[in-house]
Amino acid sequence: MTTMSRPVDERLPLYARLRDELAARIAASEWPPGFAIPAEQELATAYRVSVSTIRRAIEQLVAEGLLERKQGSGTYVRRPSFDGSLFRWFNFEDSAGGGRIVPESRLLRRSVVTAPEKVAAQLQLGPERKAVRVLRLRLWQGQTIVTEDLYLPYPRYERFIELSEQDIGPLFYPVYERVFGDLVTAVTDEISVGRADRIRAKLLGIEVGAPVVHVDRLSLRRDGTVVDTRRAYGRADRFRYRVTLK
Amino acid sequence: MTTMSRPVDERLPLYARLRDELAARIAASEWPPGFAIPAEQELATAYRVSVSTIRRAIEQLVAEGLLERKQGSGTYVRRPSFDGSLFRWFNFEDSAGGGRIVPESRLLRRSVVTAPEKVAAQLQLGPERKAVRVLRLRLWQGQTIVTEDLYLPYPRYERFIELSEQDIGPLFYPVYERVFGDLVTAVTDEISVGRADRIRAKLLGIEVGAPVVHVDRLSLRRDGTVVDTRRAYGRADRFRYRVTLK
DNA sequence: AAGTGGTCTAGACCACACA
DNA sequence: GTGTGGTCTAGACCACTTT
Repeated sequence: MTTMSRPVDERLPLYARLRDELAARIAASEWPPGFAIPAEQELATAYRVSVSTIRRAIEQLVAEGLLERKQGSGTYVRRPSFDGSLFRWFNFEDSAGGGRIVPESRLLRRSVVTAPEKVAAQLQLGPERKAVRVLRLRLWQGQTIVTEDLYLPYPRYERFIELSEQDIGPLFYPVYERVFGDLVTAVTDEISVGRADRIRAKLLGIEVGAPVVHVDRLSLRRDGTVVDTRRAYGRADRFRYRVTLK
Repeated sequence: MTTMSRPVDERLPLYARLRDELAARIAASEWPPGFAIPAEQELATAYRVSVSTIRRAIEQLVAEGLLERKQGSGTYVRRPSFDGSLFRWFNFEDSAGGGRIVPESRLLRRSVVTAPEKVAAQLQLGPERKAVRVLRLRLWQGQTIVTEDLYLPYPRYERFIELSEQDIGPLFYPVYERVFGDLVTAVTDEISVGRADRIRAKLLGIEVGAPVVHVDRLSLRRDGTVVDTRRAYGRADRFRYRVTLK
């Protein structure tokens, strides 16, 4: 390949066009996760640019988290790895500082429903707004820390209802990838605080009216479309978050 | 200057040593905020390295937020600018989408106290653990959104008590800089959720037991030492936070 | 016009991984 | 040993800011 093969944009600098070009080949799964992309020298020859320019494009993709460099070995497409990301918000560790373990998952209900309008818009459902709805609990040492209320597009995810709980396991993203061919590469989380209604109080083992932390999550494909949308309701006493601002 | 003038480290690559060297000169206020550092060519000559290598060091400091480049003009030490950072957590906007304005600030009490042990450790106080304690409210359109409980080291900040409320204004960091010579360049925030006690409920205009969001903040100098430590108690219904994870 | 950062090149040499 | 990425150099030319 000696020239840009995709609709590459305006008068961007060369390295930026190269960067977008490489990103497009990753997004198109021409280079799947774990794959070693061609060596710098090879890419430089193919695109008829200097190695330095290709390096710069690659460096930016590394900074964005798309690629990973291993000296002496090659440059690899990063395998995204955040299913633990609810751990980001809720503390699933015991006082006995054990390693971080995936909490137990229990599926309460799976059914085909008519989705609320907001969900239908997020999942880009047709006018019937049909979706697969999943309710599940996340437990830790016998205590329910989080309950989740999740929607997947129908009919694409119809088979999700039939899968056995063992086949699904505690993490959904690997199932999306293995069974449905959807790779989740990013999530957006929005945090807010509410109070437990009767149902949530019972599930979480707290009083009605006690504080509950809501995590509204969208799981996204590389192209930004939505794979699932969910709200997680977590015990506020398990919530903790740290950041440094500069 | 032709060689490293500060305790520069091990066998790091040249560009990394240069980067640390430049960062040290910024931290030492040799190059204060807003200052234009020497041109690339000049630095390259002074340190006897190539321009490309200096560029790489500078690029990293730009990525870290320490420097800012302006094409054709120069490279400047960034002027940190987050006093609005409680806005990160609490929504101070009205439904009428006006511009983002600094909320009103009302000082309730300023006094010299014996600090709790945790605070004393954070502020590195002497054995008497004396500190200046400040209580204030942040209001928006007449409603109290956040109350703050803040500690500053004594005797360094003794004069903070005598300043008039007008002199202080709604933002503390400019006062720290102007009056006490302390530049806050970073903060760490830790978020958790609690419930309103009688005092907080009254101040925030909510029921006893209603959810309250705690923001535990450390305000840091460039060298990582603590200028102030505070806990903000905010109305949970005003709390909202968004992130994207990749 | 002079000075600054932004882009791009061409190539040397080093450190590390892998077969 | 061969191939890969990591460091470093030297210099050309461009785009923008300042005076």
